[in-house]
Amino acid sequence: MKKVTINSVAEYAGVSKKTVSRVLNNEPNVSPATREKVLKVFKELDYKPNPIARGLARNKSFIIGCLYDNPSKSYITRVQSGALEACHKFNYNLLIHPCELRGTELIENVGQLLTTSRLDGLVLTPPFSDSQELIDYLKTQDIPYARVASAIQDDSSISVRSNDEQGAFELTEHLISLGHKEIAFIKGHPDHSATEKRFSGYRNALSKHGIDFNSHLVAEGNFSYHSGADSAKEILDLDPMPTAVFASNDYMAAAVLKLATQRQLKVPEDISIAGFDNAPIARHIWPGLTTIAQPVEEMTRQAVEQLIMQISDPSTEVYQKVLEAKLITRESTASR
Amino acid sequence: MKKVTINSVAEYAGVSKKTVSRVLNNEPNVSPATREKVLKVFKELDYKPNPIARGLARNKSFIIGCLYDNPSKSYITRVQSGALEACHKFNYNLLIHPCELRGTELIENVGQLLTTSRLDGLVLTPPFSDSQELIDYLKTQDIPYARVASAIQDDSSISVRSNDEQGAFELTEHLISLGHKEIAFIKGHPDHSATEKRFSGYRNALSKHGIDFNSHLVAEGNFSYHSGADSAKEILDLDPMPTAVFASNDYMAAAVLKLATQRQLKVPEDISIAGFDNAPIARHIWPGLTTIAQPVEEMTRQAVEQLIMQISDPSTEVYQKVLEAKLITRESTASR
DNA sequence: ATGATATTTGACACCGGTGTCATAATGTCA
DNA sequence: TGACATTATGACACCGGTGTCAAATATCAT
Repeated sequence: MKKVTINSVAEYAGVSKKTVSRVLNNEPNVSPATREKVLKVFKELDYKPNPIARGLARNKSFIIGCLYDNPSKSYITRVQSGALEACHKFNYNLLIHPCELRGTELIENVGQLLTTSRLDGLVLTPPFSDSQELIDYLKTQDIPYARVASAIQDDSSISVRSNDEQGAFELTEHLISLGHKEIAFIKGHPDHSATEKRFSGYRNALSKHGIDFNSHLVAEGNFSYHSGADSAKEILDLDPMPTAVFASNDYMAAAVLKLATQRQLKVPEDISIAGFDNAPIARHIWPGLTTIAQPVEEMTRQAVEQLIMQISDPSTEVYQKVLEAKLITRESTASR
Repeated sequence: MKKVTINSVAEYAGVSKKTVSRVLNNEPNVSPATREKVLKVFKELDYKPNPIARGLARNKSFIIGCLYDNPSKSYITRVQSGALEACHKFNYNLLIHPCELRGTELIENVGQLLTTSRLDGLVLTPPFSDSQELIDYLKTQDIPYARVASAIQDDSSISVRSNDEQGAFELTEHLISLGHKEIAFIKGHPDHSATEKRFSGYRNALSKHGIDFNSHLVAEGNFSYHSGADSAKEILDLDPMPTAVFASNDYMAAAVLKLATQRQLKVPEDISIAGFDNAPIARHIWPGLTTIAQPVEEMTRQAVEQLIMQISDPSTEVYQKVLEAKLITRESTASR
């Protein structure tokens, strides 16, 4: 199986390699006859351009990098799947790069990544999309990036997020409408902007319905199941015990449900539990968790698609979008 | 910020670019003095070689592709994390490529991947690692690959798997030792070799302990939560109901647990439930699932590490390894 | 000191494409 | 038909490295 290069195509078609290159890239100024001829040779020889050579000549890699540091595996795979969809649409590929937000090595680590792989762009997922330090660095490096679920205000870069605040607001209103007044809240990781957004959605709903905010009902989690278990203990030990718990994600909510069940509490009869994210676990456990569904794939897909647009044409207008979150009610919440 | 290329380094150091290249690649036949000098210039100019240019010259991309089609997000992320560890150790990167096993487009799809990204090698995870068709194709394409958790006998390619049969055997013995005799079994997806392995571990354990195999106790799942829910219904509807259920993975086990709980059955008092894989959900639900832990990251890490070895030196001996699986007992199983 | 051998070094082509620019072919209009 | 604008094409350098091979230099035995 001999290698088919642009040279062999050119020779076979009886044109210069530059003309072949023109046809390859759909450039203008090629006569229809020539174009036809070259295209036919493409087919005949089954020619596939070498992306590495193209990359060298154009200083492009056709690879997008995806940064993440997230304990939720379902979130990660959803992000990946949205990103991949957009990449494949434009013949890009996706390189994944989990790393840690904390620690001085972050910038160094990302710098290393950029020099060793010549990415064409980066998708930042939480908590990286909220790291001002990283964003400042990327600006100096002159590499395009898109932010997913970021709360940072930056009109100069692509951003797609969902409305965490509205989601949390709706969920809280749902609990209130079921008659709950003592609603405990488990916060997420302080590095994630979603944490504050969800919290304020919760507070706003309380306030709208004239329920006093009580800081004793708030526990500090970090989105991990483990932290949810700790918070669950705090909350279920309260006297009087709240009648509902709203955890900032489903893993923590699952931890609350587990502890409640261990303690022979009936859910939702004795206590209502709600989460956020609509992770698979929300429907894999019994009772299923009432939660907020975010369009994670869609956010990432749009972000990456726009990123690629911007890479191919830097004058593209910067895209910024907020998608809606949706309340999903399951069995874990009921009127009291 | 001016670009630092091999040419600028060569000029600055007063040597030819070929000599710089030799230093870069730790080639012999460079005098210690020259090497020192060049290394100093590397530091001074903060030189980073361009991987794309290297790739073109050596016809390498320094990228490994990872193929998967697996409903378990935790399995996927574990695979990725093991693969990444090996990749980063050798300055490779990882490109992920989920696709579907079924359908005639598989070969075409993979062929497309190979031509558009010039991967240096492929890691096949289940069910691809068991696809003889794919493996035959890869052989014709002359691209190195490594199989993870594959049951196919192929001495010519790297393979790292864990002992599914032994794991299932141990788990079944555990149930038997708790006094169970009617142990239902939910099979996995027929395309995965693990499905048969786990099944035969189950049968062997029964037979060793003189328990007759009863085909009515076997349900056909496919590793998805959904299929587990269907199988759960079949099994819990049996009369008499078995005293234990062994599902081929944790998602299906979770589905059994959910249905059992919905039906007011006490687990493990009324029925014991066990899974396989030690997925996060196994410890996120109550009661926690007794299961078998497989070293997924370690398998993939070893597979990719060996793959990279083989890429850099094709004469490397083909590595084949079987790792042990480990029984994890939690609250979902008890003596009857 | 001399020739023989081993080590170090660099010139140059090459990997497979793309960008620039000059030139050839074609079209348009008076 | 000639003068000029427009479109099509190719020669050649270049992207930033690596491979080949010959030349230059160092090492060694005699």
